[in-house]
Amino acid sequence: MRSRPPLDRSLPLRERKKLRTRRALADAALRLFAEKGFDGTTLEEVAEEAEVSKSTFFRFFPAKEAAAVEAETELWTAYLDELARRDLAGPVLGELHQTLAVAIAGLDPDWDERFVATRLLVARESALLKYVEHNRARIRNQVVASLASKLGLEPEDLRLPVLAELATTAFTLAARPWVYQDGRGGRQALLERHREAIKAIPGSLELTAPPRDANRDRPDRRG
Amino acid sequence: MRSRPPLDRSLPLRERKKLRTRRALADAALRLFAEKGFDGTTLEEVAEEAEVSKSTFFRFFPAKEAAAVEAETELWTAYLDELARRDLAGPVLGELHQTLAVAIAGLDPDWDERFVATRLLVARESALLKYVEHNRARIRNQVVASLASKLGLEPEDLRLPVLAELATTAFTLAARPWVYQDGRGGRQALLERHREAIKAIPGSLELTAPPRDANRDRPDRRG
DNA sequence: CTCTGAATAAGACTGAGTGTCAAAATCGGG
DNA sequence: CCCGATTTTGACACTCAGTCTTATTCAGAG
Repeated sequence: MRSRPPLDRSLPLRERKKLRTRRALADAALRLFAEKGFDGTTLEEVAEEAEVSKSTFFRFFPAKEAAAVEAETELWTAYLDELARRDLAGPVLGELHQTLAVAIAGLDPDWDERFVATRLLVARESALLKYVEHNRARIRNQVVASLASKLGLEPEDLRLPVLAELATTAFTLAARPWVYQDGRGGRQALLERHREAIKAIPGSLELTAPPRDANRDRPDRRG
Repeated sequence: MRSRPPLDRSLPLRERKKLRTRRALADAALRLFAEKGFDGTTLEEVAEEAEVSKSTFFRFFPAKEAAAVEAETELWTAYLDELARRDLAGPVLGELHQTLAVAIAGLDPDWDERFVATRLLVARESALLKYVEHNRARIRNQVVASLASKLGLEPEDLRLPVLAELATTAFTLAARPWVYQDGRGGRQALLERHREAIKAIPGSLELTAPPRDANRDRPDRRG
């Protein structure tokens, strides 16, 4: 991994210590899971690596999975925070795009690296995938509630979950190739891909299959 | 619950017994989880209710959650099967809609009731929600792969996951109110809601927030 | 009826996650 | 600087999902 950035000096000493422990646990989890696999690593090992006990681990994270996906969690938390403080004007999908872009821009400088490592791990470990999928679903529900309140719409309006879904889906799809290139181009490249993905959405709805038997059974790889 | 439909007479006796055991386990899980909660029920209790052992349970289901969501699984399996055998023509989103509609129409007559019970339980038990969310994600990936092959597109084409996502999201949203009315109107009502949800998608993209300060801080419930 | 291979039961075992309790660190007030 | 209250922590015990190993049962073939 790499050395940690200095902790915010303004925090009381106790809080700083807590943050250090939290980061030590998250780092240890990420590193050990990457080395020996999620199932091949026990919680005791993670705790020992961070020089705390198993019970301390559970005071910081609700589950084994959570420690490995801190970067994910930070992202979506920042997204919700930004959405809460934002005034919406214009097309809602565009606003959600901007909201997420602003949230990303405001993350810690070392977030890129941790996020890439997290996503690479998540792609290999289905237990972690399950966890982040569920987390994303929870975020979407909160986005729907927040939008409904801001726009004065009923929370049952089907358009809201559709938009919330599209916004997170677009980001996730945009992030995938960026991650597999180890975050090449940095955060700017990620934001650019994100923009492209959002732009591609309307065209998706128009995608049309070729007429019946231009190419019968299977188009078989190359058209 | 209710009495089971008769099992297919054509199957060898052994296979029929297996199916009976499977159903007994699924029924027991659904009933016990509804009664005493998912966490409040142990696997031993489920197994005992179905008069088999814990190890037998795991030969039919990969996890505690799986037994309670058989109806979900049947739905999405039928969806994938139908998609595999289908020739696509015209707008892809419409085709996915039709695919799912046909799949639903072909399910067992008792599916409605089991599906409603399953969804009501899933809404209350986050462990089950997690499980079905992950299952839906797996299905979507397979839909993307299937579409890419049928349409002769690269699997990296961003439009495919967007469409797959929209198709399952629309159904899930459509099913929610139907489930909360205990499946009133039967399968036809569900299909009708499904149609409406799909129709609402293009309009979602156009949803626009009112100009900046028509109603400053919060639209506060009613516009 | 017996043989065989598959299905099943029984139960030991691992590790996640929870709860309890006592020791230790931290802090406020004198 | 010290003392008592409060909070944080580690050690430990416990439950239960899920895996594995071994022994038993049973449907079906000869």
